[in-house]
Parts: sequence; C-alpha cells; structure tokens
Amino acid sequence: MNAFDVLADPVRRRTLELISQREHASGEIVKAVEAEFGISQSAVSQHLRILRDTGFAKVRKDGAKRCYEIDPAGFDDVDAWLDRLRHFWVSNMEALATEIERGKRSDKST
Amino acid sequence: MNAFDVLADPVRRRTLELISQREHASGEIVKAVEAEFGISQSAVSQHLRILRDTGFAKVRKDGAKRCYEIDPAGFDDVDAWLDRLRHFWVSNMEALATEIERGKRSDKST
DNA sequence: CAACAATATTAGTTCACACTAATATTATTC
DNA sequence: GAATAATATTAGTGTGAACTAATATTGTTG
Repeated sequence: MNAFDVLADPVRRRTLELISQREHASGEIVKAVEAEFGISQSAVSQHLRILRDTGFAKVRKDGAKRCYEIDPAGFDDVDAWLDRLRHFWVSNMEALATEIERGKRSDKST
Repeated sequence: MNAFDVLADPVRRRTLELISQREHASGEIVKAVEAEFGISQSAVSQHLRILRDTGFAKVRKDGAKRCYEIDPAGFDDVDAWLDRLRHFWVSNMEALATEIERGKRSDKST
C-alpha cells in the first residue's frame, strides 16, 4: 500500500493525530478510535499494522503492551510529491508574471 | 469525496502532475493517461470531474475543448492537516530535547 | 502452569469506487 | 442542418480494502 492510500483512511489519519502528540499504547488507540468510529479492536490492530508496514509508525514493546509513536519517514513520499507539484505551478506563475511584465513594457508605445 | 481520497488515486495524481506544469486540454490528458494506465476516455473524464468538484482543477472553455489547470485550493485541507501533525511531533521533539537537557544538567553531580 | 490481559492474525463478508460500454451534450465545419 | 470532433454522463459490473467474528500469540500474575 502506498503512502497516499495510507492517508486516505480516516481511522488511520485519526491514529496518526493521536500518536503524533505522544506515544500511545495500542489499547489507548483502540479506545479512542472505537468511540469515534465504532469499530472493533481487530480493525484498529489491522490499521496499526498498515501504519507500521508503511513507515508511518514505530512500535516499542512495554510488557504485553505495544506503544506506538509517529515515524516521520512515512511522510517522505507524500512531502516529495507535494513539493514537486508545488514547484511546478509556482514556477509557472513566475513565468506568467514575467510574460505580463513583458506585455506592460511593450505597451509603452500605446 | 475528501482531499486525501482524491490524491489516493494514481490516475488523478498523474493528471495533477500534468496540469501543474501547464494547462492541458482534456484530450491531451486522455492521451497521456491512456498510454500509461490503459484506461478509457470515459474513465479519465470521470477523474477530471472529481478534480473539478473537489477544487483541485479549474476548467476553461476553448471551443469544444476544455482546458484544465491546477487549482491550489484543493490542497488546502491536506496542507493544513500535514502542518498540524508536523507541528505536534516537532513540539514533542523539542520537549524531549528539553528533558534531555535537564537530565544533563542534573547529571553534573555525578 | 492456569487464568487473565493485551494485541495480532486469519477467514470470510460487504460495500465503495474505478472501470467499460453506450449514449448524450456541446461546439465546429462543410 | 448533417457530419464530425471533443468531452461529459449514465448504468451496470468487478475488485480491493475495511470490517467482523473467531482464534492465535505474547506477556503477566497468582
């Protein structure tokens, strides 16, 4: 699953919000998400697996608990794609501005 | 459809890449995407509609042609969400750094 | 080690959405 | 206005992914 697909799911986005603020045990995430979305422990666990597998979350063992924290690496592809796109359209706007400026200059004859 | 769902589709991402560089007529997009993904004109047109409806693309009529250009507005939600998340984890890292600094200072006794 | 707690995995179901095929709309040209 | 071109829409289908229910795994405690 690619990074954009990961972020497309609202449960995963909510989970990332939670673990971006501080480390959360799986059970804490289950409680929060269960309340908001009405889904099972199993479903949440499957989402956590995806976040792990795609580099959005890191896990630490604490006895029987698994503590999840955010992993910025997961966002690299998304950031890169968005930056590249923005670079394109910004440079287009600049080119457009240059064109307009040229137009103004050649208008001095009128 | 929400902004993250829009970006989750590879055809839509490719289309955004195209129109972020310069304006493209629908037919040009169809050609490019058809070649890469092997999908029909209809499918591309449906994607273009989604990009319009969700504020990622603006259209200009040019005779029978429809010229698509990128609309930065579509990215606002995505940017806001990513920025908010990043703000959280950066401030956590800063808090952690402060903790470590405190630890170092109280270690001077050892 | 039995009982319990926390989490993960597996198999099977359901539903959204991306697609095709066909058709409709809109604009141009003869 | 008929024919063609460019694009959009609609109806129907297939598939992937998110879910539940059940079970397995891993760790703690008496």
